[in-house]
Amino acid sequence: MLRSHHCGALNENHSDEEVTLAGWVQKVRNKGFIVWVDIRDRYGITQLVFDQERTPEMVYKKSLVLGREDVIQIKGKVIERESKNPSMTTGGIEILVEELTVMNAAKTPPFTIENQTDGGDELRMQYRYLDLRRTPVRENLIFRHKVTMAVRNFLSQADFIDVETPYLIKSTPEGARDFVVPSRMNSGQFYALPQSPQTFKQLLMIAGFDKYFQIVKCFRDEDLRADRQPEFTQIDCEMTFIEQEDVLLQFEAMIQHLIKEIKGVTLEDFPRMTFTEAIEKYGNDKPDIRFGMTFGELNALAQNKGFNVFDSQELVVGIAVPGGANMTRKEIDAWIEWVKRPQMGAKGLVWVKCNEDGSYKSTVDKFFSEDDLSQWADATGAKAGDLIFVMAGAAQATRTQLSALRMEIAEQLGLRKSDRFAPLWVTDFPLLKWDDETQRHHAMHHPFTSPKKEDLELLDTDPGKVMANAYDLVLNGNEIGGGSIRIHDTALQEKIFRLLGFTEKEAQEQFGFLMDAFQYGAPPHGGIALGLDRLVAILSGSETIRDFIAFPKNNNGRDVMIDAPAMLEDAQLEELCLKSLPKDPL
RNA sequence: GGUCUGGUAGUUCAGUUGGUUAGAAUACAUGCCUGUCACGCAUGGGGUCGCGGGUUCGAGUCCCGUCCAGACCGCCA
Repeated sequence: MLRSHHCGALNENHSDEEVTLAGWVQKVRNKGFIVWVDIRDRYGITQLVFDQERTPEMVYKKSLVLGREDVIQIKGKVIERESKNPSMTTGGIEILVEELTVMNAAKTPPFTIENQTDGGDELRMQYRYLDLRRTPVRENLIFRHKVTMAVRNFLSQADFIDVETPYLIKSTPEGARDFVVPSRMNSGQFYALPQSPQTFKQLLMIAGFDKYFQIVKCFRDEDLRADRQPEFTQIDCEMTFIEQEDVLLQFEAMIQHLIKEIKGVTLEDFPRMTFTEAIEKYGNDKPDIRFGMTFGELNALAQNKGFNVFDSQELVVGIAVPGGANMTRKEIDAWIEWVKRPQMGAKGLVWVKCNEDGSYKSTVDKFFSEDDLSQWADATGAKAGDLIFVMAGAAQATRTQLSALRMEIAEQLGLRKSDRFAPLWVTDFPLLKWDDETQRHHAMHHPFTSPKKEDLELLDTDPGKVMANAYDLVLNGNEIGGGSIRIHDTALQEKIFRLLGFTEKEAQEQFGFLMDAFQYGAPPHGGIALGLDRLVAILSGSETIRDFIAFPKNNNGRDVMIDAPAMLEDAQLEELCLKSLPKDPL
């Protein structure tokens, strides 16, 4: 037996017991006459004591060469400490060591294995196995484990069945770029890794599984962000004989259960908002509703008053910054510079101070009366002591810019409190969106999303106006899930493919299996997919999903620990019929 | 594809207007220390200032290029 207890287990109740512990050396404190060594494992830290008088001389001498992260095993007696440490669960005792075995000596690690490490991100990624020894990182993964267990239990209890779907599937041109895998046995042909198990879960519904779920890896070959990885995990679900309302209620219940279970917080029924309302009030289809600062449209109030900058624009829109009236000129200028950064590309900001005495001071006093400005305050919800920021321009771009400004200001004002959870459903998305680049419609959600029944006729006359049976789940300004009621009818599916610019042949080649299946008794069905990495991060109060993935990729999609991706040997390339691909220029 | 920020000791960083031998903290090593627990004290080793080029009497510092990392825009049905 290599150990009798783990390193977080012992306390005063174990006094005088003979124990065997194994773990990593966290820290050596050599006081000359006495040496303390902290031994660590996943469960905690226990203090070992080596003492010139009480410890056998050979063992005492051995303790002097211990270094950080050596793997050791000790045998000894649990004794009460002379001076206790109340901040540790094992702080009342220590182990008087009788035998010491160094199971594996360690090189000095490149950064300190402590809660507050001295290591930077890059180094910690390169030695991720060392970073994972640190308590906060380990806790993140244990937290993730708790979330997935709660999800599994909840869904299993609700009759959802966990079915695995293949990872080697077929590439399709819709949506994100696919990762592809060459097939050796079928020369010149490629599998694709799934962006989601979408078609398979629909086939499972056709097969009569009724309710399906899977916590599943998905792959997208697109550029990364703090909240985006090339491989990520979804809680993928699908249900049969349901309508949109059934899906919303089922997964609202799941999130409520989860947040109750994990965070001990009880959530009310989730508010709902249409896509249009979200865009108009928040400039964004994933609004953070933990704070106000909703948009006020000022076209009617601010145009045709002689201020050219506004008159010529499609949209004039403002938000109130709570308590912003006492911002200094310098602070305001900093915000103006912020929106003018190249990434934002705004022309500028008009501001109005709503003074405590009821007067107004603005950059556009020349053009607008106090009465005008007071109407702006009403429209944006600004109170005395607030500041109004106004932007003008093309509607879509301006909303995007003002939305970014809203989020950044809220962040700096501390309004985005990570211990508050404000979920909502966003519904009534358009089915399609026009893409200027390719000069055709794209599916807003995906091509299997059903149009709203009352809009079916618009498909032929004005497809851009058609609304979809699609919904997103938003939490604290992050999209954590999205789904739809699917098409289950061959004719409608064919029609949608045509609208998306597929020829009949292309549709048949790529999705023929699905449309065939629709002809053999496809029931009404729909579902949702939740981004697990993002959900876990947000529940934990973070927006960086890398911290919740054991072995994440960096900004360039590289795993710097194993150094992937990498070149292949010529022989491998030949076998895969990839020989003609360009080689390493060196 | 683009914008911005950064790259200096094992590590995290400071480094003024371009000017002497590039510093601090931490880690590491050695010694001291009769109860430590972020132990303390003393001493010591440790640098291709990412890489290449340029300007200059002189470059960590300025310029150009390049590589790497991070955040963001495009992209992500």
